[in-house]
Amino acid sequence: MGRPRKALLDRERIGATALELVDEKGDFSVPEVARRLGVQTASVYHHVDGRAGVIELLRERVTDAIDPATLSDVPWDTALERWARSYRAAFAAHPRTIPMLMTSPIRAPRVLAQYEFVAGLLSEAGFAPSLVLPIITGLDNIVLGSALDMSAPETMWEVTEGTEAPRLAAAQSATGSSRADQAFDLTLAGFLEYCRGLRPVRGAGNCASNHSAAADGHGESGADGNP
Amino acid sequence: MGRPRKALLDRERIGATALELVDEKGDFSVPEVARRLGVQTASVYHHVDGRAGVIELLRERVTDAIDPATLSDVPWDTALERWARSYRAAFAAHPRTIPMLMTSPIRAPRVLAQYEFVAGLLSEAGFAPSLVLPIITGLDNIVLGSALDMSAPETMWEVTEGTEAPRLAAAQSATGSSRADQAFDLTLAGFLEYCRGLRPVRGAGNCASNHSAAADGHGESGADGNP
DNA sequence: GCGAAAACCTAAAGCCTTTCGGTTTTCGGC
DNA sequence: GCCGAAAACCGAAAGGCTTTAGGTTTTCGC
Repeated sequence: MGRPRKALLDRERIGATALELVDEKGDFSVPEVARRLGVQTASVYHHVDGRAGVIELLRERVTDAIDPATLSDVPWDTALERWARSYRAAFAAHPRTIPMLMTSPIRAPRVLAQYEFVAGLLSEAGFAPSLVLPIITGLDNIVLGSALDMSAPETMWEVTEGTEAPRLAAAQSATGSSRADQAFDLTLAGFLEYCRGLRPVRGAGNCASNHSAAADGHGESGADGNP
Repeated sequence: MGRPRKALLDRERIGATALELVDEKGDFSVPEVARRLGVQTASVYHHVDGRAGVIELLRERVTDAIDPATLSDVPWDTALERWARSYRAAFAAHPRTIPMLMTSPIRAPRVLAQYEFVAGLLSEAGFAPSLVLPIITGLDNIVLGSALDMSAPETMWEVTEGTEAPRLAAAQSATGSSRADQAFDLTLAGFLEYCRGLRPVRGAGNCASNHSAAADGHGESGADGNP
């Protein structure tokens, strides 16, 4: 056949098709992507670095929906909350990608910049340097744990016929369908509340390393540029 | 060859070998397990329901380390904390199984019974029925999110050469090696603290549906049998 | 116009999952 | 003690996936 007059493939289409497949069936394979694009398997390898490369395309597509604007122009705690919700929503839009994306680190500069911005936000809010990373990691754990929960079957603890679990069953009927959302709201609220309590109280002695933290209750815009 | 005088294979050995492989290499395959046991691939299929069956063996082995005794004889919040730590530790002992186990629900009656017990604990502590499942799910999210974090590379945000992330780097050096543990401690503490605040205050009017909650600050033993 | 690079294809190696018969040994009932 | 059934393992093979190697045609820069 040879080279076609107009290219049949590009990373864009490959990523979109793979995401379609994962959304529909929970998984993809390179031959499947090729078939759906009316192309031979080997051709895909000319545009992408193997299966792992396609997964990176998925990661880009999913994480692009995280809105960096959530971090700007609000107090640090509001920023964290809005960011966490946007982060979670991005994964919730494609829950079946989660098992594929969770296990390798985020390299995308776009997302990295947001983490960097959050680090700045927390520093300027007056948190001790040794607390910054634990707080970020904790928030991450909550978001990803919750995202994982959304990717799982509705009831995490499948009550099979043999076993009796009356209290779980009762709790289940008392909660309704928004279990995952409620759990996230609860956990996030608790986390932020606790973090607020970890900030040095204003006027209660200066932390030597903290030269420029805004001195009021919430700490304005935070960090430097837009993320 | 025919049937051997003494069985070469059983579920026990298959599970143990698969777990070895996952601990060492992060994955396993049925042929690998067979090779390591000096046996033909097909033989494994006589004891286990395919690859998925082996994964269930892994799940059993890992979750067996969750200690149900953590839930007994202490106030509800202490119980939750101890249980969460035991739960997390069980996964931390075999972090590379996490991606395999996270995505399908827990069916093991042993673990299910513990969730059931926790549901009882929370009910008897006086939590509104509609809060029980969100609290359990939230705790779950924290544990699993944190476990996932442990299974990931040490630094979640791989700082490649091109990108600049001075604040993240600074935060990283200020935290040291126990980032994951610190984040978990922080998140768990915040969650429990927040949950304490969600209980109806004692003596502040009766919640009609709550006939037998222990009236003091912590609510004794909780639930019924041992989990 | 021409050489180089791009884009696609055919083919094939190697691995994994799973199933389908064989062959031998053990075990339970009579 | 004998015999059929079940258990335990093997050999082989189908079908899928990942990845690489080597061809063929088209486009593009000079």
